[in-house]
Amino acid sequence: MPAIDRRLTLTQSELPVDTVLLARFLIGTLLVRETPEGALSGRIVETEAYPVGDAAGHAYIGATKRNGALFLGRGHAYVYLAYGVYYLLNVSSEHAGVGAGVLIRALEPLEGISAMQRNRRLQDLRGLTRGPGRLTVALDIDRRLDGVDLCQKGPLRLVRDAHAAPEIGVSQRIGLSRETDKPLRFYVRGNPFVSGPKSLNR
DNA sequence: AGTGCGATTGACT
DNA sequence: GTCAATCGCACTA
Repeated sequence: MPAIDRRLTLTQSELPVDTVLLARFLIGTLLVRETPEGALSGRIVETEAYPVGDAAGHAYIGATKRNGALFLGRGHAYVYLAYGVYYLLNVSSEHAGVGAGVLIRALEPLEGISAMQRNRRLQDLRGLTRGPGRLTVALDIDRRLDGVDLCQKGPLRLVRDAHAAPEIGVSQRIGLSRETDKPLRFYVRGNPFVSGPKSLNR
């Protein structure tokens, strides 16, 4: 492993404990998926917070078989199957024993783009990782990665990267049937890889 | 053991 | 714009 990777991988202590702060913090950081064929990576450009006490959050009902990774303490992957079709990736937040997390909704592809194009069976760069179900296909993320520590060397990790502070937009979250009006979605204004309707991306 | 339901997407009218 | 696909899981009993 190159030493540079160890240096850049975010440590748990660098992550904000608070779910909403973490959702903002993750905008602009890199998500790196290590595969036998090489690294697939992208910059996080859209997130949603599912804080403690949020009735729309999967942890709201308490720890279960499915959502246990949300209770591992900040910086772990929580991966679940949505609609029986797509895997969605969350970064757990708060302290161990407290259930909450941040949904990763979109990436700007950086490394391994040709592999992502194969995984998605799609050439169009803009469509590769624009959306929470799409990015997991592009990066080959599924339930095998549930519970992985994103702050350690491994198959999936968070990496700090120097980046100009982007202008961050805030909106309600997408696709919910409850708690629909809370301003808990964060995105890079004007970034073409952000998902969602235009009305929420101003 | 049976039931109902999604933190989505792509295909189609 | 509408809508089906598809299945693990939580819940009821």
